[in-house]
Amino acid sequence: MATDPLPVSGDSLNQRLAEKGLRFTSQRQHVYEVLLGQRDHPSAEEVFMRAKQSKPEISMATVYNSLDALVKCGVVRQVNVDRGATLYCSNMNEHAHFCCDDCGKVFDVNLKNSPRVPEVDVPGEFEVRTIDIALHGRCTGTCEDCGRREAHA
Amino acid sequence: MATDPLPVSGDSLNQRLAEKGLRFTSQRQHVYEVLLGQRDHPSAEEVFMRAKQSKPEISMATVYNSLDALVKCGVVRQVNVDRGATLYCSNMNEHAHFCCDDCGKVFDVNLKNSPRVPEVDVPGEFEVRTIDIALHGRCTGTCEDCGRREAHA
DNA sequence: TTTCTTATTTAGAATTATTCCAAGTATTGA
DNA sequence: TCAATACTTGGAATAATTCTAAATAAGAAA
Repeated sequence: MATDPLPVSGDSLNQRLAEKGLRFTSQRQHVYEVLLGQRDHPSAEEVFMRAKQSKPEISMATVYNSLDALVKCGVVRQVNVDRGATLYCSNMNEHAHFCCDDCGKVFDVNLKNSPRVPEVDVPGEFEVRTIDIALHGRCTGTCEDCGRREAHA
Repeated sequence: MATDPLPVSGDSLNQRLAEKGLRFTSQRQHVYEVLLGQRDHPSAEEVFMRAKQSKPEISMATVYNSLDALVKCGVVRQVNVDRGATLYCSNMNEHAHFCCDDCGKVFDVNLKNSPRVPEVDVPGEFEVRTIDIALHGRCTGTCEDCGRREAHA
């Protein structure tokens, strides 16, 4: 089940996409590079802005489409922590997300021991493919942004 | 950390709200009763429609406000599984959510053994308050809706 | 109980997030 | 190289959520 935790690129991305019947395009590659270039948790809007810097003609619809394709072929994860925009994460190592309810920032946190994933009592008719673990609380201390709710990082 | 898993009502809800400096109102009580009345995973829109049946004058803004208040005082959980609307869950027992990527339905699933919550390696500066576990996959078999993406249940 | 303060409610406008669309373009397989 | 079709674009459309200002109601204090 565990997929290659290392960032995939070039031919490899091509293969990943092909496996899912998706095509390799310069836009998808670019969006993926943008995500790898700054490994935080940007929203689609944020990805769009970053992507435009070096590829000004890219459109929002393509960013959404590319993100969907990257998620489908398993090189990017979708992160839904609150009512706001969905965020995207290019860290495919097994990890959880900590979301500060105060400043809204999202951080990757590691799962401790094996079994690293929680054991769940899933009725037979469910076929589990991925598990998302989101922690909520406050990032006291280090964070100087706490108090406002905006920046997603 | 574990709060009373039993549904809270009347005076008890009043207390819960008061503890957080929130007021008890007939609207909040009503929204809570709507959630308890059908223990699935409705969106705010869905809650609004159900709430209007017996309280036609309630407004959408109030539904959002009430849901926020109920979440804040810990009698309802917010469920963010995908890019769609946020869902609400009145089951406060420790459990995870299974979301079918095919039909979009959400089901409660129980965590197996103790420690029921996954152990995470959280840096000192984080103060964890809640943990959300979402499983994704397919609800093969029983579900006759699979194939379309809409109904949240 | 009456009054005061302030949170809450309301309807609707505004904003944000995401999807849809139709026409042109690029990719893949034959 | 060609055909078939997936993908990209910009913009419009829709969905989800938040904001606003005025009226109301809850809780505290007198």
